[in-house]
Amino acid sequence: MTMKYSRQREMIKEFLKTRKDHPTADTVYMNVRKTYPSISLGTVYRNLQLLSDIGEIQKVNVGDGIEHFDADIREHYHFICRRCGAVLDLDVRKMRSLIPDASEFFRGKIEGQATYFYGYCPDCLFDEE
Amino acid sequence: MTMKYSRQREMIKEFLKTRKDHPTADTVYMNVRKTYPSISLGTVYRNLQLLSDIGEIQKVNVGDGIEHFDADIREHYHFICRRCGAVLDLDVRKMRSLIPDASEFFRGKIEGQATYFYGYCPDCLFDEE
DNA sequence: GTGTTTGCAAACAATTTGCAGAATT
DNA sequence: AATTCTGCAAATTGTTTGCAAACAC
Repeated sequence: MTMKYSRQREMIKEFLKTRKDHPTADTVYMNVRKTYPSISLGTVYRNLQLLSDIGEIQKVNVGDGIEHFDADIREHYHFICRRCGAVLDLDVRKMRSLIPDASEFFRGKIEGQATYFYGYCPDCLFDEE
Repeated sequence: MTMKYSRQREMIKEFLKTRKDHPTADTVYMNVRKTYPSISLGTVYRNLQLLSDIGEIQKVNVGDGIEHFDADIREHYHFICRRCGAVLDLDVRKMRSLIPDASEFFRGKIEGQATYFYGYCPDCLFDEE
């Protein structure tokens, strides 16, 4: 499973690093295309898949049925706005792992945890009134 | 938004109650069809959507890109096996909410939380060696 | 009778795949 | 030279939708 360099893959990775809003494959495609017009959507999909397989990026399941991607692979939590659909990173300085609690009554092995929070983002909270 | 009785809807709900493994729309379709052969897949999708809109069932996002459904609408946590893909309910008697922690550094309003755990289920843990 | 729900098929949207040529090693 | 990667288009998969007939109230 050797891997060769590819400019396309590099650009996809670079682009993803500039974004904090967890874009979809299509958004990645639209943007990388601005500087590399000949790239194809299939290549974007293939590379996003590959990068997430080797752990260089993360898949984020926002719940809209579309896969989102995140270049930040550190453990962190996501917030999804019920009104505008925005996906925000949450500061987790004080966040505890639930794995010990979850493991207590479970006979398998729990290795990871993904937590999503739902509600209203600061902007939508303000607009609601 | 009045709602009329439908035998199909009733059967879908009934079937879902018999299952603890969070089936997909297609699995619901295949099974309800055994006792009601004329039901269509579209009807299954429409009713699962409707039932989840009115809160009688729950959507579960397992991460395989397919929507799963759960007749158990109590708050509980799900475990997804990395090896076999099984989706299991976790006993949450002692599980704490992370919402207070998450809210501390966040200026929006957090109302809900969904946590998924990943790892190896009891069966796969045993088979691994 | 009025309004909702159904079955069917076609439409849709997101993603994957087969293949011949281009790029990397 | 060998192998991986790409662009393209077609195929696949999961889900939604338009419509006329069937059903519930």
